Amino acid sequence: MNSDFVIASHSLVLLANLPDHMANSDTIAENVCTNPARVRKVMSALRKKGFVRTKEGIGGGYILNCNPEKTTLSQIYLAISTGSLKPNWCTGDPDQKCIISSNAQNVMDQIFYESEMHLQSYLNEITISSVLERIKSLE
Amino acid sequence: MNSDFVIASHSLVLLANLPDHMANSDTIAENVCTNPARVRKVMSALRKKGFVRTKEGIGGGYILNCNPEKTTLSQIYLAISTGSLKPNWCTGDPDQKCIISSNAQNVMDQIFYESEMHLQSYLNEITISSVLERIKSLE
DNA sequence: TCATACTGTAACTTTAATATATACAGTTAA
DNA sequence: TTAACTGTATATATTAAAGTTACAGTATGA
Repeated sequence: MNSDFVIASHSLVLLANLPDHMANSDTIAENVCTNPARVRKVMSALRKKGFVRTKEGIGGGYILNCNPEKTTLSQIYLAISTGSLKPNWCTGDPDQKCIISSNAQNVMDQIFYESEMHLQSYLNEITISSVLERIKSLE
Repeated sequence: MNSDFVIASHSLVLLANLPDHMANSDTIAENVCTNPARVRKVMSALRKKGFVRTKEGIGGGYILNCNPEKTTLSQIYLAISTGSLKPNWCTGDPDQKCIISSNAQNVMDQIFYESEMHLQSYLNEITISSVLERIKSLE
């Protein structure tokens, strides 16, 4: 699992909670505890999918561009981390005679793909707002 | 996601398919494409959970000790990779005043825990035998 | 219009995770 | 009693992830 997903979720929750729904990469980076360049990279991906819009120049930053009541972690996962469930390491060898060795990775790929679908159906029940509520309820 | 889960699954499928349900770490390592020491480490964990038993000494190796029709990938995941869905990287800072920064990781932990439960309920539908069938159907 | 404060992105460096290699004690069978 | 195994630890190598730096492009406002 890619931690970009965590950064994206955290950042959107943060924006949702701010009165003007806006913050720059320095502010987000401090809240998330990472560096501004990494935040910009993740936010840039979110912008391309329409979750935020950006304002460049002085007084600029990222502005929430989606309804936090309607936006789910599934959508964020899809935008940021599709395919990250599957490990990079591959099992077996496609060139071996043994069909288990040569086909195991293909079947594992299927299984990871289907797992990811199931994961997404769960994440689809969790909205940005509900994450914010959970955070507030921990106080 | 830990690739040990892939190695464990592949190895059990391989054993299930062998006439005597037995193989040593060299044979498994060659089929899986890794080194024998790694295979032994994974198989040792499977042994501790009763999925295989081992025979040391000459002519020894790993012997399947579970019903492949009944053994699911969920059980294997539980034995080998529990907790591996969650990334190691942590968001926010527990010591910050902002409750989003200080609580985000706790909530993400909850979400990853629940995600893992859902993942397991899906993996619980997949048996070692069904993986073997999928592999054979790819020929 | 020029200095300033932003984003976007790429290249480089550092760190951490993952995988491999090696070694050897313990076990069992011939 | 030797040979072929497992179990496990440790060291090494490789790869992925994260952090750092740098700078071009853009908007704002003095």
